[in-house]
Amino acid sequence: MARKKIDNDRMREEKKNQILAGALQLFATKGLFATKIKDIAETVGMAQGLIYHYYKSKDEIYVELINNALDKMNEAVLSLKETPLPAHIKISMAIEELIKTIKESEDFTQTCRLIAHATNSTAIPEEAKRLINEKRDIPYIELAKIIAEGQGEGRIVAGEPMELSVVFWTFINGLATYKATRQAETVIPDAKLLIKMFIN
Amino acid sequence: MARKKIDNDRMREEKKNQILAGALQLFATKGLFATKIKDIAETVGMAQGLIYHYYKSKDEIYVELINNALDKMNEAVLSLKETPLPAHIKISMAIEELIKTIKESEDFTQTCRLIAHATNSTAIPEEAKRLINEKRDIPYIELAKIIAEGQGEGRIVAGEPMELSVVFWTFINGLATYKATRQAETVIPDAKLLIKMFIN
DNA sequence: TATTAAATTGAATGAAAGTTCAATCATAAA
DNA sequence: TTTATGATTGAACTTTCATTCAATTTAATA
Repeated sequence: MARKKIDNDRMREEKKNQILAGALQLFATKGLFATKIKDIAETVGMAQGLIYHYYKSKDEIYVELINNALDKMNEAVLSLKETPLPAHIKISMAIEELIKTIKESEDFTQTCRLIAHATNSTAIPEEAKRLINEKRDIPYIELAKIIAEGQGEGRIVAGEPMELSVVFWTFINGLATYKATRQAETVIPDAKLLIKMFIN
Repeated sequence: MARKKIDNDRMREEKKNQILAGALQLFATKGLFATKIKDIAETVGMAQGLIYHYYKSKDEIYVELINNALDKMNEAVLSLKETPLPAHIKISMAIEELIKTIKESEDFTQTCRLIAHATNSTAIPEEAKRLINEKRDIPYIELAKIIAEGQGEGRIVAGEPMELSVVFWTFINGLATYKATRQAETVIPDAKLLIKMFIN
């Protein structure tokens, strides 16, 4: 044998991650169709053909990234759900956390941007569509539950929980896109402003 | 001469509008790069070559659509500005109007979607980038002025006017995208819910 | 050192896709 | 009816791009 199988697998994983990282940048900023395999190869510094040693196709890379992105988004909500705190505190914390992340984390806004591209276009791989349909409503549904709970405790403003959840997430989504697509001079609303809109 | 120049020009305009209408559908749903000239030709029922009798390139069609879309968005805000009403009424009216339009107007959500695609991608024609940079901040700025006015009258919630304006528009944007990319069973928040968030 | 499997390269392939073009058609004016 | 001009077509041309592949390099082990 040429090399220990275990080491080999790890190195292969690392290379795949390099490709994913480069591809994420490009897919997030340019979209699936404007991103060429050549771009990805250049970004990660390997020959064009080598990409195909690690992935079957451009679509396969894309689908893996979409899946990771959706999971990352949902993990955050589901962990919020588990936190043992009153519902209205969960919401305030989430707002503060999200605003801060949008301000500071390049990675988060990239991820949002990738998802925005994907949900916005009907011309994506079937598998990506499937994943999106399966996973993108989870944050809406989970947050609506928390909102209903907080309303029961009289600490969250009145209104249909699902409607409030839609307000919340469409705003967060919109803000992440707003931030991602502008230069430094972006105005990001203060978290307190938003907390006042949702909490009694 | 073969034909009256005036009639001719009008017919030419009509044909160009047909192309624009078909292209808008496609660019809005699939994006610039996934939309092929062949698709546009099929959608509007003409031969591929004929498109080039009316437009120099795919990019030219795209840029014209982006320009129209941005102008349409801005006209709405600027006309709101002119309306002789107290600021807080303007805001409530705008919210009601926008929510209703998002619910009912396919055309409006398509336009939002086109702009979303364009602002989200760096891989668009230079001229489109220029137009976006020039025009996309107008709604934010104009609304911030109205908000400041309403705060002076004590009828709009406290907060930096520009921050509130960003909350407003990123939400509207997010909601339009949310609506555009889902089937019929969409939850659209009640306008009253939002009015309560902005108005004292 | 020799061997072998995987990594890597860069050119070749083939399929789109944007654009051009020569030829034909339609129609309003003369 | 003839004619001239614009509309229309569909094939040809060209470029770009995803993918494949034959050949080379690398490096761990025997």
